[in-house]
Amino acid sequence: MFLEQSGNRIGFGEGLKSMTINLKQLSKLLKLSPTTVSRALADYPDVSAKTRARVKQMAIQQGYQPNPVARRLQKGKTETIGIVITPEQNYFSDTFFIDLLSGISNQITRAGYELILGVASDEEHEMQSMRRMVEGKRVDGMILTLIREQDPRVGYLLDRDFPFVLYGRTRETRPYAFVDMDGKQAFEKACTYLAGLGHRRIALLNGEPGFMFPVGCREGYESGLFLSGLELDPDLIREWKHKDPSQSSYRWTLELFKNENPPTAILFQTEAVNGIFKGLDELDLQPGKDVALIGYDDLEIARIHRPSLSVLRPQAREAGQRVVNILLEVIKGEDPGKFQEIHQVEMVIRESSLPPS
Amino acid sequence: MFLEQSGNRIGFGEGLKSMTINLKQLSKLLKLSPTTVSRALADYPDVSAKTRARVKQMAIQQGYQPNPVARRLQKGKTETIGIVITPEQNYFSDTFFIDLLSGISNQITRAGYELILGVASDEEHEMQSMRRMVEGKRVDGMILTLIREQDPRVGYLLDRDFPFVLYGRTRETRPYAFVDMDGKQAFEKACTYLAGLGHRRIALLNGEPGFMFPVGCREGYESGLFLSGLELDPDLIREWKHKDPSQSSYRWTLELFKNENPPTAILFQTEAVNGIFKGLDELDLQPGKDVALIGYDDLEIARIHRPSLSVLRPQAREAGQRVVNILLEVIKGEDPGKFQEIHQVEMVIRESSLPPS
DNA sequence: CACTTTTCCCAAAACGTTTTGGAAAAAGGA
DNA sequence: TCCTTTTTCCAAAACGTTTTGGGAAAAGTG
Repeated sequence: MFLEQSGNRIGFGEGLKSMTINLKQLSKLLKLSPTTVSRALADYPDVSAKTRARVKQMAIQQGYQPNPVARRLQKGKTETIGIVITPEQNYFSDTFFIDLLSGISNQITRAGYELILGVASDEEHEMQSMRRMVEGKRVDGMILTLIREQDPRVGYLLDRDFPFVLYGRTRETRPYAFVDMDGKQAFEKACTYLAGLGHRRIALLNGEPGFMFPVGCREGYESGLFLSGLELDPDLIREWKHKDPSQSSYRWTLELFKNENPPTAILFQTEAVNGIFKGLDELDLQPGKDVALIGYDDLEIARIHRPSLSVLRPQAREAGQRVVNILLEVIKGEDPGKFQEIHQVEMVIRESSLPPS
Repeated sequence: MFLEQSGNRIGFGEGLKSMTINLKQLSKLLKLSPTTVSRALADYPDVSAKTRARVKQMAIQQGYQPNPVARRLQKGKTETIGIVITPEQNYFSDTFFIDLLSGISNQITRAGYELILGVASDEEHEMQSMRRMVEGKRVDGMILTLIREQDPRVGYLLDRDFPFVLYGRTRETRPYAFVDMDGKQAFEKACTYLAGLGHRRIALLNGEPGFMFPVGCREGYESGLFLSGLELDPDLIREWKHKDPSQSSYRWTLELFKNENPPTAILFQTEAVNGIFKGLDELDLQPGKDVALIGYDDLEIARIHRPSLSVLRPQAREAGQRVVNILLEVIKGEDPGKFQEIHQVEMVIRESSLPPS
């Protein structure tokens, strides 16, 4: 009884490990051709309702799942999207980023795609990691974050007509797809709000120059001042550095209040809040009491601090989902120029934005 | 002159987009068989040194890169490793995790593999995301983090003999591969250090119960007390929650000092530091001055705070690299039980660990 | 020179899908 | 009944690699 079964034994003493049945085996079980089974599962109209049902049932019963690698080869698509992050720019201290990533991941999974992650230590490795994905045919599209004003990644991808979507914007004249937060409008709103409360000296602690996001923040800040009939004082503006947000913002806070006419309110990105708190503490100023504060991003610290922090709250999860949906369209061949979204940012007033005392 | 070129035109008006030459085209250019070209590139000994050189040169010149999808199909490997993270447990506030990820990513890239990322909102989706990777044949192996004492993921993977490595440990009798930090030894070291300075009342603010890591921390703490001849006082031990590390640790800090015999030192995971600071501040106690502090994990806040925080510093990057190297061995078929590593944790004494006043 | 060994190369198969281009059977129309 | 149309299925090709199993030419050996 030692008959050759020609590799077709199914569920025979192979334990859970080989739940892995393939199309040919499944079709043999059904006494159908692989073609028909494949088409039945894909809901093609040229297979009868009866067989389709029979096929689907058997597929479920046998736990059949098409081998994604084989499908990708045949379809000429990797069904994969790439993203590269750079920890040095301590992006991750920010829960907003994990929210963004969460939105991205969910939507990608829903589409049956995969998200592959690169972690690069600096700008050079960032580019290298992306090139590996793109030129190595490892992804169908790229998602870019933490965009710089002049961003070589964008030119690179545009040059070779490779699908991508930015979370953010850059200075580039050719059309490309992006989802961005309306930092300008957000900071304008916050600024006019503070001015409306009576603040006349409003400071801006902005993100690192070279990146695109702070540009909008500053525009909004300036526009907010203008709309409120306030003068722009360059002494009230400074940037913190990605390398040490806390340290740089701490130093600046101290400087700021050496000013003979110090501010009564500060706008900033919440990432830099620790440095500001530390500085104010040293100056014996109560954050949110003696100095009004509005931060961009709703981190945990903003909620738990007493007084709690008023914030500008971007909807990172939703943005992540949009980024993916757009990227999938672009991969399908849609014109990237059609997809340029600027999302509104909500302002959450808590306790740290009182009128000046 | 409208000759059919049967799809073999190379570098003809296709722009940068189709730098994508494949093996057949390359072999035609070289007037060799695909077999030989493939073997030349893979350094097989049965191709002469001369042709090997010729092939390699042409491959570089033409920018040839083997299509990974085709290779994966043929080799029966996905060359891919999966990891699932759960943002709810605000793992990401911790730079240690991005260090771990960085080590993982680098080593994976070096091996020519890919890292695919799942983001799950809770325990159920975490399992679901992993099952999709495993049963959908999307990965060759899994990396698990944030391990629970009873972790269903481990049983699942062991049951189907699927390669995986834990960053951490769990309660499971069957052998499995892991890389863990010696939390026990670390907390023991910190505890005896503080006792050596003269502290008699040392508190422990530990991580959330149910997870494995706090178990070791507590063991180390108790052992440290014992070695120093100190009594264990259950009132000095409490856990914070992943959902709101700051809030829960804040409350506990306040409670702690209602004690008629309050502690002079606190051991904790640095993630919970904001809550402790806030509590101490409210009690008019200077953190690191009136109460000695040693945290586990060297976050930015630990370095910039004044007084700066003494910490236990795990080498997350190195651990990440080890995890990957081990996983690759397990995938090759090595016995997972052979790979059980416990890494030492360094103690960095800064300003926050003075003798009691 | 005749035989064996080594060197170098290649045709064909295989990996597991999906798509292409029919073909047989059933149904409809005159 | 005979022809046409529709329904339902399938064999073969294709995706781009690597591996298998030789085979021809060159080099060594007596």
